[in-house]
This record gives sequence, C-alpha cells and structure tokens, in this order.
Amino acid sequence: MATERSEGAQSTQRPGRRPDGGLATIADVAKAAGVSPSTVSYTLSRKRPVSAETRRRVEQAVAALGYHPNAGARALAGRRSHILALAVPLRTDVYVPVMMDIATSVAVAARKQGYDVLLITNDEGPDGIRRLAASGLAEGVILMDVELDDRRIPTLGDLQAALIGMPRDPRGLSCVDNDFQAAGALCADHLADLGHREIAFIGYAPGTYQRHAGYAERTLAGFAARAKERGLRFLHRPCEGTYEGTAGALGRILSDRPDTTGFVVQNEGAIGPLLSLLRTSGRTVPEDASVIALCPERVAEQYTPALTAVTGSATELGRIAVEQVVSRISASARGEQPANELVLLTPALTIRESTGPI
Amino acid sequence: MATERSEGAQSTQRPGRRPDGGLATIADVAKAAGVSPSTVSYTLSRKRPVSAETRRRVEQAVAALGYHPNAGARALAGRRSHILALAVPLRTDVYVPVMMDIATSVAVAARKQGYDVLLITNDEGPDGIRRLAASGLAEGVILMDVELDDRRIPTLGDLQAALIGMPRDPRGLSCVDNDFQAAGALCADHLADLGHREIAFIGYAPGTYQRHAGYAERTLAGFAARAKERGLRFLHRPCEGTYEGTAGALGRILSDRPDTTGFVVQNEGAIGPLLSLLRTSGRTVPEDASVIALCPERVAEQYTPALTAVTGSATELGRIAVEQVVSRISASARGEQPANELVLLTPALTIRESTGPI
DNA sequence: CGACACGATGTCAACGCTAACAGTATGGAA
DNA sequence: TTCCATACTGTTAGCGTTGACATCGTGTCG
Repeated sequence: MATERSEGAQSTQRPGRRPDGGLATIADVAKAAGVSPSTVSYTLSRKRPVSAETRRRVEQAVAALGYHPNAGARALAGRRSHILALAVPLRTDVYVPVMMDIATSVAVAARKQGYDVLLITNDEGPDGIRRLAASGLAEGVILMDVELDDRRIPTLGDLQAALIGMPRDPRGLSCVDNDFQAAGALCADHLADLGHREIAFIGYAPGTYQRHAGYAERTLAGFAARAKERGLRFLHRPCEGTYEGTAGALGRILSDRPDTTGFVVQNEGAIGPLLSLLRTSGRTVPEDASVIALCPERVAEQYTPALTAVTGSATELGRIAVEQVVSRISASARGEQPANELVLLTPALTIRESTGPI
Repeated sequence: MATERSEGAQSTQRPGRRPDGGLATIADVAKAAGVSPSTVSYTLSRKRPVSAETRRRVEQAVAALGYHPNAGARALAGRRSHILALAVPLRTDVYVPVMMDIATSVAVAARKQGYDVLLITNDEGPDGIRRLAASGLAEGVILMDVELDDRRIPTLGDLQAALIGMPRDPRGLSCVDNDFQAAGALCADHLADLGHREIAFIGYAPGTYQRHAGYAERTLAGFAARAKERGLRFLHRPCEGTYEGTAGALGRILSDRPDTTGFVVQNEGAIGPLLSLLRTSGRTVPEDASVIALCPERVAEQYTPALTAVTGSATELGRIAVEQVVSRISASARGEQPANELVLLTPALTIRESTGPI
C-alpha cells in the first residue's frame, strides 16, 4: 500500500526523464532540436543571439523533455552557483514574523534574478559563512538583523554581502535598513499635529538599550529630536513586554505626568497590555488618549481600536538587499570594485483609529 | 574610504586561496600532501581506509590551504547536491514564530547530516519544486505546514520528501506532526484532574474549521472525546483572535454557562484579550477560573499569570523531518523502496500559574 | 616457494555544462 | 571580383570531484 504512489510515478514517463530513467541533459535537448549543445545553452542564457527558428525548436525540445540545466554542472562550468546565502538573525527575541517576511521577500526577489536562497544559521558559527564562500556554494550572502557590532561581519572575507540593519561601521559594506530616526520623528510629528503636548514613549526592555540595539536607540533619538523641535514634553519609559511590566511603566507615567495624552509604543509585547490598562483606567482611545505604535501592519490591525502605526516595509528590505548583493556580485565579476550603498527606507505612517485630536 | 575593507582582505593571503587568487582545489591539497587527488577525496569522505600517516598529512594540507571541496564539482561527479529544500508555509496566518523555529531546527539538523538547506517559497508555484528536482539542486524536500489536501503534494513526483503536518492521505509519504488529539486530551485531563466540570473551548476563527484545518479539527476531537470520557460538560466557541471577537465569545459563554470554570484556548490571538476580560469581569485566574492554552512555551511564559500550556516541540518536528528525508534519500540511493513513516509527537503539558483546583 | 588475499594508494574517465575559438553563409563596399 | 563585416552556429577544452579499476607491496597459507 505504501508503495502505490511512487510505483505509479515510475511507470509513467515523467517530464525531465529519459527512457533510461536519467534526467534529460543539454545533449538530449540539442539532439531533439537538431542543434549543438552550445546553441541550446546560448538559447537559454541569451548570451548570444539565436535565430527565431532555432529558438523555437530549442524551446519546444526543452518543454517536451522537461529539461532543466543540471545545477552542479552549471555551477562548475560557469563558476557561478546562482545561489545566495541568507543568514538568519543571531537572536530570536526580535519580532519574528517580520523576519519571516523578510526571508520570504528575499527568496522571491532572488528568484526573479535567477538565484536560489540557502538558509544559514548562526549555529555553525563563522565557519558556516566561510564554508559557503570557499566551496563556491554561495556567490553572496545577506545578513539579517545586523547588530551595531555584528560578529558575523569580520568573517565575511571577500564574499559579497548585503546587510539588513546598520552596523556601527558600514565602510566597505552595502546595507539597507529602516530609517528608525525618521520613524521616531514621524510619531512625534503626528502627535504634535493632533495637538498633544505631553507624550510618553514606551520603549523596549532596559536590556535592549543597554546593549545599544541600533533600532531602539535611533528610534528614540529621532523621536526626541523632533519632539524637542515641536515643543513636546515627553517621558521615555523602557518596559518589559509583559502585562506587569507595562502596568508598572504606565502607573509611573500617569503618576509622574498625569496630563499625558499621547503614547508611543515600540515594544510589541506592551501594546496589548497598554490598551487593556488604558481601558480599565477609564481612558478611552482615542478620545482621552492617543496611541501610536511602531509595528508591522499586521500587528496594528489586529487590535481594537486598530492602531495608528509607523511601519517599515519588510518586503522592501529583502528586495533591496538582494539587489545590493547581486549588483556587488556582478561588479566583482566584471573586475570592478563593488559600490557600497547605504539605503535607509522611509517608514510610512498609517492613521487608523487609535489617534485623534486632543 | 569605502574600499578599505576589501583591499585589506586582498592584500593578505586568505585561507582557501592560491597565489593566483583562485580557491584551493583538491589537486592543490594532493600536491601539498604528496598524495593523489583521489586519496584526498577518500580521506575526507572516509569511503575507503587511509593510513594514519596519510590522513595526518592530508588533514594538515587541508587546514593549511583552507580547502573546501567545490560544491558544484562535488554535485556533478557524485550525483548528489547535499542540499535539501525547505518549502515554507502556503499561508502566513499560522503562528509564524513556530515556523521560524522549525526552519531553524531543520537547518541545524540538516547540517549535522552534511546537508545545506534551500528555501523555497510557494511564490513560484509547483514549478519551483519541479525545477529543484529536475536540476538536481535538491535531493529532497521538506514541506512545512502541510494541509489536509495540500496542493504541493501532487507536484512532488519522485522527489524524496518529508511533510511537517498530516495530509488526508499520507500513503506513500513520510510525515511528522504534533499529536493534536493527544494535546486536546491532555487539556481535558488536566482540567478534569483539577475538578473542573464546566469547560469552554475557545478555538480558532470559524473559517479555520470551515476549511477543515487538520490541527484545529483534531485538537477539538481529542478534547471532546476525552472530555466525554471524563464526564466534562463543554462548549466549543470558535473565535476571531481579536479583542472584540474574544469579548463576544466570552460573553456568550458566560451567559450560556455561567458555571464555566475551565477555559481551553487554542487561538493565540485570543489569549491576551481573554485574560484581560476575565480580569475585568472580576474573575481571578486561577482562583475563579483556570486557563489552559495550546501554544508554544515562549507565548505561555509571556503572560501574567504564566499559562499552563500544552506545547508541541518545533525543534523535534524539524529534526525528525530531516531524518525522514535523509533516510528516504539513502534508501532510494541504495535502490530500495523508501519506508513511509508517520510520526506523531506527543505534546507536553507544562503546569504554570493559570490553572488550579476549583 | 608460488599463489593469493588484503590493505593502501594511484590512474583516469566520466559527470553536464559553459564559453572561447572557429567556422559558414550572406550581403554590401571597395 | 575580392574583401570584410554581420549574423548565426558548431567544436571542444576545460571546470573540480568522484569512484571503478588497476597497481603494488606484504604477509599467509598450502
């Protein structure tokens, strides 16, 4: 019973298989199309012109045989693997769904450029990246969630790389990140525009600031600077992403600054508790208090009321990182010095139901 | 300024590089060790015995040159790519951090067996899997979050696969999944043991049951069966994972069955709201009401009070799936018919603060 | 003392593709 | 007419490994 499926498959002539059971090769296609193997290769790679008629015959043969070039042979002969490595985050305490979105968008963008994506964990340590480079398995690497002093950076060697996140010293590197300063400023502006004057910034756990996580520091700095410009009074309260942590932070905020009407939340875990606590403390959102979050759309939309939020685009991050490595790879293949790009993506403010005029 | 890093790297003799700038090959290692290339190959693959002295010399040369076998050449000559494909979920409404955990554990387990992991999105459609098979890029594939009638299954052809999740018809396939029936039963048992008699099961959104998601149905069935055995009265309430949805569900539960003292929650999104709502309705957890969740440890621990929960092991799922594909691949390489395994992982009950005797 | 097994190593032909090099027409310019 | 550019297409030598086959001592047994 267990063998049914595969026997069924083997008895039929599957696409991509020759009568002898092997996969179709470029030579099979060449024979079927009545051309030479190299013509098939050139037809598929478009690296040299092919007459319309030849192209037609080759493409038909390819389709008929279900031909796909053998990846190993292609890598060996062409000295390019058509594979990009994607290094997952060092820590998993960051908001994970975003990482999944980034990973997916990297994979999709890479495919569009003819690359596949290899997953590499930090489990293997620096050797992992070295191994991929030395074995020619990956042509380049994308580092996700790069920290200020990311320990993966020194191990890159001359592997072409793109970093998602901004290290302290980006010289000689290509990086893309959300513009967290702009995100912070956007929050300040929105609340100021609505007439709020006393704001509380509910941040990440103290540990996040102590280890100088770039995104946390930069968001706060951007917010603080713009708040000052706009004449806002504000309080920054680090906060564990738990009910109790949030309750403590909110309690101190309301006793220190009872007139606070605007809340900026960056800590995902604090959002739910904050909304509950405001509700139980008799404050209606957005009538009595405005809440603006720094979080993905998905999260902002799941709450009641739906949250006004400043959001970076995970998809863009992935797409641009792929563009960066690919462009570095081709520059380096042309013998040129790859350009080092620093791209900061401007986040978007989406006004929903949780903010209003005071 | 931007060129500093790479110039620095190029001026030194990097490991893995020959004087001419290319990567070290097996021939270089052979020359350095004074043996033939095949001896180097055999030394590294351990496919035939090598004298201690020869091994020493080869290993030293490998280290000195920073040699790593060229992946493309290895794949071509050995007809094995040493790569496994990992197909990410079709939908992303499932609890994503668990997916990330699974992906990570797949990558780690694969490395232990000498495999690398290629990420494949459903973006390319069925062709993606076909392409990987036909190009010999992947030797096998792991499908994550498999649905009852998963449309990726028919496209597998004779690619060796392992499924995470249980399809309706697992014939001819290897699958691993959490035993959701057991999970449901565990919840019923725990509450029964504590003396609860009136239970509410707060499930997923109605749509989840309508499309017959296996995990949702099986959990409920397992719970219902055991509840009946233990003489429990219970109510099943599908529920959107929002504050309002939960409020609605809870309201109806409390009006229909005011004596309800036990709550089982499977919907992640409903947990936070449920706890808030119980609190505001004047019920203390666990004194007045016990709450048991079906969720990952991470989630259970983040609430106040910490949740008693039934949890499956994402890490195990990944590890076993890798074992399954790898064993199928080697069976098929030996010309044997791969065995079709169905593994159900028994979930664990962790008692925390949210449940207590009535 | 020859035969033979056995352990240790070497030789070399694939593996399937790419790309440099080398044609072969055809048409226009000299 | 000859020469040359243009537009295609074919030939072929690798790419770096693997693994079947061959070789060569050494020790053992009849």
